[in-house]
Amino acid sequence: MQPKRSAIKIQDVAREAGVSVSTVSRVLNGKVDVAKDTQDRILTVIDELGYSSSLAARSMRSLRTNVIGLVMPDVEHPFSIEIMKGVNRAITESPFDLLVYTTGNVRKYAAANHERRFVAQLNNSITDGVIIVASANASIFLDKPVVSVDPHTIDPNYPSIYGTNYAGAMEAMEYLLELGHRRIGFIAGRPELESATQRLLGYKDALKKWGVAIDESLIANGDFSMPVSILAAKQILSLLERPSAIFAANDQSAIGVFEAARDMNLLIPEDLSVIGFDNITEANYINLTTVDQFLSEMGSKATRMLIKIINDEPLENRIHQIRTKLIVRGSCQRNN
Amino acid sequence: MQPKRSAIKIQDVAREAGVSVSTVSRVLNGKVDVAKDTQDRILTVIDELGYSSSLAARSMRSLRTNVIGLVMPDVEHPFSIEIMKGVNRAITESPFDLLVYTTGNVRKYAAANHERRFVAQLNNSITDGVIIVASANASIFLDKPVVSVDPHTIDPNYPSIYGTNYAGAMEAMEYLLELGHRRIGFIAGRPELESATQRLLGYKDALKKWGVAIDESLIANGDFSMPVSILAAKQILSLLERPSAIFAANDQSAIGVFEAARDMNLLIPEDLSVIGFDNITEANYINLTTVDQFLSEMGSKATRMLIKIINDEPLENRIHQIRTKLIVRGSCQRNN
DNA sequence: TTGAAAGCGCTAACAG
DNA sequence: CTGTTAGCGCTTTCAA
Repeated sequence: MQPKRSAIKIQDVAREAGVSVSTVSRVLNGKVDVAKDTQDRILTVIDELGYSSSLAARSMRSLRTNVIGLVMPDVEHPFSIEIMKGVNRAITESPFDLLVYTTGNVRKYAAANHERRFVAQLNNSITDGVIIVASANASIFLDKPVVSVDPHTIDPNYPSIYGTNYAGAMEAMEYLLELGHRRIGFIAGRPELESATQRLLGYKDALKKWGVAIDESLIANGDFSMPVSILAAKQILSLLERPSAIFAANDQSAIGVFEAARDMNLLIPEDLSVIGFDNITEANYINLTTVDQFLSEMGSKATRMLIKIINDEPLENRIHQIRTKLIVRGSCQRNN
Repeated sequence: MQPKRSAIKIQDVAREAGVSVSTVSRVLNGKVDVAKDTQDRILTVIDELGYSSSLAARSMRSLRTNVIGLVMPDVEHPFSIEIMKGVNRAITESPFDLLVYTTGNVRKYAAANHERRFVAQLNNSITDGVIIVASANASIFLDKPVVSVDPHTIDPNYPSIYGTNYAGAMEAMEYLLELGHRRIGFIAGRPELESATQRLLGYKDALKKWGVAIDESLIANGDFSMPVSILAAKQILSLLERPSAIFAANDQSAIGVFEAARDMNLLIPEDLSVIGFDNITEANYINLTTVDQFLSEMGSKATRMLIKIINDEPLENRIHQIRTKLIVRGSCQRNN
């Protein structure tokens, strides 16, 4: 790429309008102490030249940019997209613009540095604050506000939004138990994540509450990804005493169960009832019963929280929970 | 928000490592002319301090940022999201990061300035080039490369990706005509947009080709939005001689037809066959037959094109078409 | 191999 | 009401 640097700048506008750069800057920033006709002239020139101020320069100099950053692991999975929709909605009702930052893939850089690097990049420069989705790293300390959505570990010092993972898992399990299921498989998530351990705990506690012994062979290790979940599901479904239901720790895992069942010629829900955490809207799996996390609501809530912090308004709670809800879509059947 | 400005900067690193800022900068940018142990020391300090350079400052000074911008009218509609997914995929395979910029709503600012302002903001500062989705404004002239996806008007001087609007509409119509439909309604799009006029032309030409007289009362004005399309569909469906099929100019229009039909107690596809342009993956409308635009493919292609331009690699064509395809999902029925 | 110094485009005092 | 000026954090000559 040719190193050009010929874009129109504030100096060009100033020269053309026969004023100083500071006067142009004043007009740009809506200061009132500018003569009406000077202002008009400058505005005209700005329009003629098609001038637009450089975000980089502006944010370097001033502290407020009116831009909110959203750092996401990717922008492809329904999980991320749902959250982004919610953020977008809240942004629409605010004077802020939205800047979404991603490498396109969680694994593109070492995930460790990756996130911190991003947040720092955005926050130290062009945004007034950022929202981090599924943050691996709670120990980010910055001057500008950060709110995290569904953080991997919960740190009460750190403003965040998360779902009721434990309660949601309980609810899903109790639904299956009420339907008469007793052998219920579980596809676990990444054990280092808070959400995953809470869901596992909910699974176990529900069984305990109903006096069902926990069979460790019914708990398969997953990692919230589909490919691994397919293997996990196949493992469980190959047991001599096959479970009549499976509770999957997230949407991708649930889809994995579907795929595994298909491969093994098992019918859903006739042979196997399935519930997944997170709401799955993908066309092929529309009938799946789910524990809805209301991800988009989490996104909007996070955005509104962040805006309050930016504006120095008081916050009721630094930690906010969005209640999960079981959405029954008829992929579960009564067992005996 | 308290105006703090205390984030760690290159100076802090320099002081801590006992070197000058320029040396740190050299290490940061991977220059080779730095003594091994100096470099190690600096790297260690950078790590300890958790330093990350300011995007704003960096991009202000240097010409290459390794960031690609994506300017979108919103990030909520499936249309935008599909394109973004494609862009994301291409980004993953590249050394670039992605910055998505949106106000959250097409109508938040006057659409006219809105887009140009964004492109300028991104391009004059923090990105190496931008992709514009559904650009209203072809006359953006900048130094840094711009590629547009599905531009509203086609300008051969301007690198862009678009679909085969005319051919796609023809194909949809011929499918309906082959099924025996003769009274076919059309929900039009915004007449100022190239895509809309091409689709309308395809509709008309298909009828001509089959020797069916064009009945203007079967063509309703829409604007690619659902609410207006509902009204448009109701108008057509209230005609004394009701059409047996409707071809809708985009996904939102098609959904509008569904909603209108539901309100009027018409069954789809028994009473009415429906085809929509754009691929609709929304759960309730999954059975809709569509002309798929392969939006995500448009996104990836645009990204790859932009990267080539940034890298000064030759381009085969400045204008690239992604061929549409009719996806039959059984919401159409034979007529007589 | 390193440091000093000059800006990148802009905003915000401070003068006038 | 307007202009002058001093940086924001960084990269990049140019010297040492």
